[in-house]
Amino acid sequence: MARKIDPEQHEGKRQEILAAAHRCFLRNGLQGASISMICKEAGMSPGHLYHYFPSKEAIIEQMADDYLAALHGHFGGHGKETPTATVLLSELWSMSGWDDLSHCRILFELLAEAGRNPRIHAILRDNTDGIRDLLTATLATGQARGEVDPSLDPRHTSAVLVAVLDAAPMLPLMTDGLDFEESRKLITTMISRFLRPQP
Amino acid sequence: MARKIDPEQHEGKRQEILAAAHRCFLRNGLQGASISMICKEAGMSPGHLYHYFPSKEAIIEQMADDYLAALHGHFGGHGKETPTATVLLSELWSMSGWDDLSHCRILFELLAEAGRNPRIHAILRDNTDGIRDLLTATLATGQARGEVDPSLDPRHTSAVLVAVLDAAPMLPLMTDGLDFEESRKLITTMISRFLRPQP
Amino acid sequence: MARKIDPEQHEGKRQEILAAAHRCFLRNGLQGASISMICKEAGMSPGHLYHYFPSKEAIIEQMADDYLAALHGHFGGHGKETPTATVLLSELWSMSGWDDLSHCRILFELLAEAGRNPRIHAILRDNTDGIRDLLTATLATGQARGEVDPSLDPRHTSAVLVAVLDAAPMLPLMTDGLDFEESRKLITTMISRFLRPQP
Amino acid sequence: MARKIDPEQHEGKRQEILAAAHRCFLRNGLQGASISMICKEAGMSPGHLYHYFPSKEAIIEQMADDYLAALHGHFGGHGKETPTATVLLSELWSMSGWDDLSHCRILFELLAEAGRNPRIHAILRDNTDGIRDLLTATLATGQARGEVDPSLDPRHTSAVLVAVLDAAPMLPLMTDGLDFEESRKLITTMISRFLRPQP
DNA sequence: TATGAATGAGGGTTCATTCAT
DNA sequence: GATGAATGAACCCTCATTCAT
Repeated sequence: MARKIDPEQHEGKRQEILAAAHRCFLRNGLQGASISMICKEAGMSPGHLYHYFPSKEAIIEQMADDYLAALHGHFGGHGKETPTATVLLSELWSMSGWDDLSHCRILFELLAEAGRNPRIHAILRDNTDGIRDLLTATLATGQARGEVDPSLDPRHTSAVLVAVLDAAPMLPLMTDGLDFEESRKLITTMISRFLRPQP
Repeated sequence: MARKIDPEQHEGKRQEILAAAHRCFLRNGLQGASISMICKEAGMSPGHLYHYFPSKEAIIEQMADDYLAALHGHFGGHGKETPTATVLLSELWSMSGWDDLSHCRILFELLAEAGRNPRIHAILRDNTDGIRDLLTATLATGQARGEVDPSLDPRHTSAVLVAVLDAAPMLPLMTDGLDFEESRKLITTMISRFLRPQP
Repeated sequence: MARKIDPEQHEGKRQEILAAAHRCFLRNGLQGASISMICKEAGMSPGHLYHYFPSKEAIIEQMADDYLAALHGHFGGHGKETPTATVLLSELWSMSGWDDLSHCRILFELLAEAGRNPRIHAILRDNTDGIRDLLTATLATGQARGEVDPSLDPRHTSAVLVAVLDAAPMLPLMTDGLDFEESRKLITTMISRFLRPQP
Repeated sequence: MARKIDPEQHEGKRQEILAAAHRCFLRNGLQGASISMICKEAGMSPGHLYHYFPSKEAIIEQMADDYLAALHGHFGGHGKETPTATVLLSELWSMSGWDDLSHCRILFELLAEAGRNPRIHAILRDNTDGIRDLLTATLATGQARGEVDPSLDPRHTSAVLVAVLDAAPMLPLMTDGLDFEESRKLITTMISRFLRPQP
């Protein structure tokens, strides 16, 4: 009897390729990273790589999807009781991964690509929608509890909050010798003052 | 008999090339836009283009410099008396160019590139420094006038403000059917609440 | 316990592969059809396919042999008494398969390949020899009966007849909106006038 | 002042490439001949070749067009007075190029390709139409002069004649040690008996 | 028997760049 | 100043084939 495909092993290889691709994209950009580069990084021949992904585009899209899901996925684990917005936001900054911002540069690759590639645009939008839904609900709850300014539209506000959040990786790129911890506090302060009920 | 080169005409050609390159970069990305593409867009042969720029890299760098200078240059025209921070910020949003955000996508190309290209990184940093100096001074003046929260460190705060400003073009990419005018108001509100003296 | 290979089943698989290959070659040409394509068409893995054929070349050669044998094999079933040449020829056109000429395009693949591949050349020649032998004998019989022009050399004439026969599939490729039935009649007329005793 | 493109030199290079491609196609087939092979044959780098042709497909199509025009083009030079059909046909066989049939194998490549590539199909059809028009007119004239069987439909007959003509290169491929001169005479006899008025 | 993993050379094509004119 | 000829490495991807299971 012939061996059927082992889905676990297959998926494992896919993940290896995606991880290798992620590293290459980080080093050289989405277009600058070549398939042969990714193959070398993954210890794999080009022919074999195409056994797991039909095209470079597919690798980019899967990587984008996974990356954005991971980036925004830290919010999902807070359990049943939704925290107030301010608490939630303050927790954002403590999430793992933000400590090493370098890997966040891929976000800019994706933003750039999204402007001209409809599929990447859709992936970005869909992944953003997920976290916006959560933020919108959290803001509404906060408003009901009197912890968030009720005059702010939750839906619109959620978009601004995500943008501000994702803008943080800009800071080390734009400024030299940045004290990121200090900037983190400032952004937290800004959001806190933004959201809280006005006198 | 031989004509000396006319510096003005020479500079004019350079500008034409840079404008053509900008359009190509916008359409295809920094790496996706090819020299021959730029040549076609500029109505010029490759040999001739290399008369004005020594390499594609040089075109990208010059374009980056010009673009960032223009993007952040709107603040320079306010004359002698520095406006208060809040007024300044509110004016940011009325600056020409923000109406059509599409051209801002190049910013993300540059942010992505800056992460792996030290020369682009330097150009980005230097151009950001200029506006940060201005913002820092404005914030300090605002604090002296009692219009800005004196507990905010002007230098750090300027970095956050620039990041928030540059994050705005993310919004249309991340969200579908965005009401950008509404978002603009929200960001203005956020900054205003952030900066104003706390009770 | 181990099953011995079943020669019948083995041959059955080979036929399946050859049929799948034939369809692929028809769609994409001998070189344009890939092994993986043939595998998909045959519902088989590449490793398994190589269990039945040692190489793609072997598949092509076997397919060529089978195809030519089938193409020219319609003449074999006429029993003991050889028909006169004219009758034989008129029957050629009623043979099954000529109604759908599309599958005959493979003949041109083989002719093209035969020009540079000695093995295909040999297969083509050998298969043609078979039908030429039959035609030669038929022509000689016809001459003996006074139904065929005795001045025609039977051996040379048989080659021309086969060529004319195999040229028929060119017609739909070369002319638009061809009335193939009409052309069939014309060719029959041509051969009939060619062969019959001259006054 | 810059040198404008020299159309003659440009066309000359194109012809060189086409000639090199023709030789490669003859040796290895349309799909078997690679661009790098053609480049080597033409003494040219791949980048440069693509300066003259946008794709391999374009090379094939141009080659096909030129080849078929040359193959069928020998009929054009007969001047004003159309010869009778029999004379015309007899002249076909004396045309230069038929002596070396090897280059005619490309015809089979084109026939095979025409079956699955609509553009090659169109090129083949269009080129065949040209010679069919001439043959049709010649046949009609021959009928008016009483030299051609008036019961033959000139249009349909022209198609059959072209097919028979183009089938000639099959003979050396199909038969071993062929006396091509003898076959030529046989085909001429066949056509002559086919066309002449019946008693 | 039968599978899919695995290879690496080669496919067509584009690239940034240089050079003679 | 300005052109288009010319390069050859590298691009993404597919190929026929082998091998462990």
